[in-house]
Amino acid sequence: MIINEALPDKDECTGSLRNVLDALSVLNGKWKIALILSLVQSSKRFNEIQHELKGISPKVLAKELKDLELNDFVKRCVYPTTPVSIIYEATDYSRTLKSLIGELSAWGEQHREKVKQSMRKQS
Amino acid sequence: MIINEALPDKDECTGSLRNVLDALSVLNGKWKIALILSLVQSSKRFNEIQHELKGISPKVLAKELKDLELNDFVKRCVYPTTPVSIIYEATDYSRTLKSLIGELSAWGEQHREKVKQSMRKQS
DNA sequence: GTTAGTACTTACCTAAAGGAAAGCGGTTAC
DNA sequence: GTAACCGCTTTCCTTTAGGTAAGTACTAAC
Repeated sequence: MIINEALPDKDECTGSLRNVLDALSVLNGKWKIALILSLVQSSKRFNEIQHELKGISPKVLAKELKDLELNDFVKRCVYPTTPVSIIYEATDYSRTLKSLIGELSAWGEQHREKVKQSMRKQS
Repeated sequence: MIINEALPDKDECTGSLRNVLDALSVLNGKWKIALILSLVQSSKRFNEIQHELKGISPKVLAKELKDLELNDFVKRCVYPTTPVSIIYEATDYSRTLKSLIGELSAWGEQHREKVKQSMRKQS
């Protein structure tokens, strides 16, 4: 009983591995999380995003937005002004990532600290 | 005050983005998490890992193991038997990923459920 | 009519990840 | 000696992500 407290068993792991890989494949890439964070803060137009995420090309931005739209993280809203305004909005579903992104950030921060420590020791 | 409850502010996000990207870069790749999960369950030799992770080539396995060793997730232990036994072990540090992997797994699972649901609606 | 802005698309290129197959240096069994 | 096993390394190849630059279709202002 106590043995399994720290170590999940094999089936649990292989099942969980699939889930983890699914999650990572959705968040993968250089821009996805930056895009989600940007749109969660405020809805934006194509050019505004391009301006905020310095370095992203229109081709890549268009692809990432389509991808995020397919996964229901982002909604593409067309407003019938003249000319039409196209506004990208984060969905409520994208906010389900909140605790996951929180964990990633916390772990990433402590890991960088740890790397810094071991650099110091080596020098 | 209440406004910031759901939405982190901009600086918080750009700072956190770096952490998230750091964490993801460490976990990235087709095999890293599978490898960590495998070694957390039990220490193994090169050939045993190759057998368990069906499809991984020796070249990629060697590279991933070196990578994980550098990041202190895995320890390469050489036992002076004849011939020497080389055993790869998960470190305690690799267990700090536990809650992160748990979150990734939970989110990935519910996401796949959600995708299944929307497939049903479309058909 | 030309210029500028918006929201893209297209074509081309590069770098990195990863797969396939073979080889290599050592040991051990026959 | 030769065959097999272990722990890799090397070479070559394909796929994919992403960058650059240019172009397109529409609108609107001057």
